[in-house]
Amino acid sequence: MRFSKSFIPTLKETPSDAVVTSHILMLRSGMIRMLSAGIYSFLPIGYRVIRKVSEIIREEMNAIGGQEFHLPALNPKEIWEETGRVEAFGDILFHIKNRDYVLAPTHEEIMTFHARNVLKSYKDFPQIWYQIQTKFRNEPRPRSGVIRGRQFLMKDAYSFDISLEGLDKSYQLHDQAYRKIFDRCGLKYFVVGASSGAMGGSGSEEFMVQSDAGEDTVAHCEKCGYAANLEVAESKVEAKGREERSEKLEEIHTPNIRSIDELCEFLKIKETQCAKSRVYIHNGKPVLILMLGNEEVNESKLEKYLGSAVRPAHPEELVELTGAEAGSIGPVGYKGRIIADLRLKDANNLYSGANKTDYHYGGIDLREVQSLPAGKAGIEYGDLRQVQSGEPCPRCGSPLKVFTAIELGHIFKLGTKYSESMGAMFLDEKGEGHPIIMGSYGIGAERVMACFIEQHHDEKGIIWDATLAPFHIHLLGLNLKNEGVAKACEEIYNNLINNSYEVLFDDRLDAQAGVKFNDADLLGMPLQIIVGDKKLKTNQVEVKIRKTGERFDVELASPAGGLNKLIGKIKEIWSETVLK
RNA sequence: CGGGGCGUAGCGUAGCCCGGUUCAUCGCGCCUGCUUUGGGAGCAGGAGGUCGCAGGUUCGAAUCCUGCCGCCCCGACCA
Repeated sequence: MRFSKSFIPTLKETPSDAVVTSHILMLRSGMIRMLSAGIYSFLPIGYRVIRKVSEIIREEMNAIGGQEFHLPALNPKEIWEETGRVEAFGDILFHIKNRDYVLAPTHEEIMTFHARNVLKSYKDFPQIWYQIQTKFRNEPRPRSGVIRGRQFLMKDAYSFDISLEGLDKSYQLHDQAYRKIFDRCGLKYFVVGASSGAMGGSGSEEFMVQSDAGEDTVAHCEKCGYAANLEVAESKVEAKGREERSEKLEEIHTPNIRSIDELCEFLKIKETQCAKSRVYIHNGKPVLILMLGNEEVNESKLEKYLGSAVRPAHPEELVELTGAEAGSIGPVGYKGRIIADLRLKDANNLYSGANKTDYHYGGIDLREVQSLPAGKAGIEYGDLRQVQSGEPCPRCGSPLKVFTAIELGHIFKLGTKYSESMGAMFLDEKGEGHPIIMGSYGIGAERVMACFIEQHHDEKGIIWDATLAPFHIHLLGLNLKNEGVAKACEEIYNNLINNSYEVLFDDRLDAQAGVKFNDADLLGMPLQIIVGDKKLKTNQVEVKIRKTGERFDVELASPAGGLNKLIGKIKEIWSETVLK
């Protein structure tokens, strides 16, 4: 493709609305433009990448027996009412104003609709159906460019089986296909096991990549691959344990001391000698939570431990319940349920609030503390803490890393949630009816693209691999008013195309060399071929590898073989460096 | 939906606090001509703005007030 005839509106400056790297680079390289919040147009260069991502997904889906559909985005609302998801999605679901249609945010209902009309016999199974299409979600807050949009391209696949074993197999096939897809795309990803939440069903895995633009916080072990959402992540961090000698309980006057930090400073003690108190309200009743030192309560873990939602107590409630203000609350003398983090198990010689404003106790022994739930004495213990970077992995003991990540793909076993509510039944060998057992598998195509850029760029711009690059080779004619340069470029351009390379030829007459170099680095094709009259005088052109910055001078033409030598050399560089 | 910020030419911005020969600054980009041509070039000339929209205050509003719209960030939310 010739640059001079292409729409590639590159930007020298960063648009002020863009914050995350991938968004900035996609805008600057002329791949996307925003139409409205969370709604983006893909321009020619950007769309080429999207098509390459889609094609990789398509190949791997077909390889596991997937069959591609093309489904309507416009859906009758009544189908969504069959599964109760009009209500479940709530405001996220786009509604059409002048007819009872919704814009599909995903396609379980539609696929199930088709399945129930056709898949009647056990002989019809298994099936894997997928599509790569635009989804619509009325995101309250779109952000990070294409990463969280109101409309986005997603590959969604659905498996239909007649047994749980069959579902396991379909699920495994997708798991393998997903690994191949993300590997082929050149992404560094990891897999998080997760509960499938609102989708219902049992097993599920999320495919994620580390990114500052991410919306989930996870703990990950590079060594063994352990990965978990921070809400449920665990670590092998040590408990405080008991000290041999138990100090006597003593009340200490601590004027205006409100935080653990202040307490440590005031008493010249270490954080790990303190137990921090937090009061939550659960089912209308207060629960005192004790954490070691300054550790935060992981509310998700607490809710899981208690079985339902909690909220922090209000300041007025604290005074009412404990007689003290926040900062002076503690387990000794507290009348109610007490749950302590496992790191505090059986600990003694602790400092904590005295339930009297401006007073703390020292020498607290948790074995001696009375907790007063109906019929229980002593303190309950549970894992209630938030894992932190550097703590030992619960599986292998290597240091964990905690960071934010973007979800690229999600696979899960749906079971019969949709088939049952929509009446998608099959007949088994005995003629008995059963609901179809389903799985659901998604990949965000634009996210793949954005994540690749997040992972592969430098200060100059994008650094594509051969697989996703909009073009393989960027041919730069430095001064095309020079006839020799123009002629050489045309020849090289045609030869490369004839050798099946996708080439972007910067044939702009009016652009300075510097402009072309910078655009080439910004756009990031793996290989640049630079033709200028200086090197042409010695019958040479320059080949530059974008990733490494390496440059090679290559002989342009030989009397006998024409451009064969150049093309040969390019093929060599391509296979030896670019493809690695 | 809460909190914060912003909206001036295609992009990035100055002016706003303290209304008035600055009804609009500067850089980039764009157009014309000449020069230049290996890392965003030089000179000369030029085009382009309802200052987000509506209303109000005022002799006078980009500037002050009200409402609305849009966008960004933090939070809530997130199959």
